[in-house]
Amino acid sequence: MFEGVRDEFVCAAVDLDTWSRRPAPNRIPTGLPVRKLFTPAALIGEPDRLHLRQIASKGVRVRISSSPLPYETIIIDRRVMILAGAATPTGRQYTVTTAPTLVGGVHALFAAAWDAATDLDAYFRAEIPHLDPADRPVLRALADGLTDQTAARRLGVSLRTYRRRVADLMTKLNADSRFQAGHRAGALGL
Amino acid sequence: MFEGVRDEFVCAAVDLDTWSRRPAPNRIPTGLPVRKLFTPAALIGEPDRLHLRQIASKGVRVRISSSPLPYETIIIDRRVMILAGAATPTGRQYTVTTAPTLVGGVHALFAAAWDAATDLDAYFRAEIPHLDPADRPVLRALADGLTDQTAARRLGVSLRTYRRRVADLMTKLNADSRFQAGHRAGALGL
DNA sequence: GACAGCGTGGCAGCTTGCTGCCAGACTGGC
DNA sequence: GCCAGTCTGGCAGCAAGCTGCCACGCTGTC
Repeated sequence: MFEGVRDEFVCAAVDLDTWSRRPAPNRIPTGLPVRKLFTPAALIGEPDRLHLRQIASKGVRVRISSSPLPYETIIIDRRVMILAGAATPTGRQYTVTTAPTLVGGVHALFAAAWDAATDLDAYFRAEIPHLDPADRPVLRALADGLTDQTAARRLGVSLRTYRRRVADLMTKLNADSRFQAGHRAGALGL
Repeated sequence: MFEGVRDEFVCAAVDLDTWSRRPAPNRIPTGLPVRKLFTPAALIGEPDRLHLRQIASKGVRVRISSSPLPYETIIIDRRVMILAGAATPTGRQYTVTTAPTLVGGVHALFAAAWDAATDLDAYFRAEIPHLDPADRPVLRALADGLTDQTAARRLGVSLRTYRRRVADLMTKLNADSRFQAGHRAGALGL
């Protein structure tokens, strides 16, 4: 079944203790949009983190959701859907369906959860980017929409220094523009 | 079926043009946890807004998701699930299932989408700025950290026009600086 | 004391963002 | 047709932001 993927492969799972570990590296044709959504539980072990980085570097889009996820859900080409339960002594329970309303509905829910999740690298990088307490007032001034002039005055530093602080902050937030920095900061809740 | 609800009633839908309008007001016993998740499409008409406020005031928890949602999904007591497609000339398609793995999986996805959504009153209070669909690509370009030059090229408009769009967006977001605009946008989830 | 390391501030010059003004293109109504 | 309204793009000029360079002062170490 996995070989037949044509358009899209998406998967949501609690962790890597699933089928998901296998198909990605080579079974899937390159260029295919693959999205995998996990909970932070998938980041506990170092091998898992490594594996995630690897598949991400191969073009698989990986995101981490802070909300609980189904144990495992796979949707192929918006056509076939597999839902799995947790492992039990008697094995795991699977359900495979192709009913369009079911698959379509779950796909939309997946998309909503996906949109709310954060990219893997952003998650690593942003996991509360190490912002000194000194960065806080800068963030505040920026978020208040002050100009650099007034912000520098408020903080009691020179314009040059203030801008240096801002540049540092943007580096930490991995942002290319002030808007992007603000966006990141806002998304992370200050 | 709706009368038999015991523990929980959750529903996700694009708008109010669904079954969801009816059962809530009186058919559902008081004290039952009811959660309803909609897209902003449910807020377009004034009657719909009023209806949502009413059911919210009766204890139904209503949230708005900025991501697309399935046309309609209902889960009762984590036991029964109904997925519906959009209306077609031949009627609407429904799927009813009680398979535990299916229901459990979808319930978890629903929970993830729910967590990412914002409460109805917060949504009203926060005055989620009425951003035209035309504002979206601008927001995306800004959030991607592009310069105005490249952003304008990507959108296929002139530099002047792009900047006008940005200025409009900032007005809608009530922001004095680009950072502040980004911050607002990020905090509101794009 | 001499030295390195670090943060700060001033200066200069460049890039980018921002906006007012005007001109052209298009639409809808009379 | 003509006219108003709206959207667009170019131009120009200003404001804001960014950064490299150098100098000063502080701290700690040898």
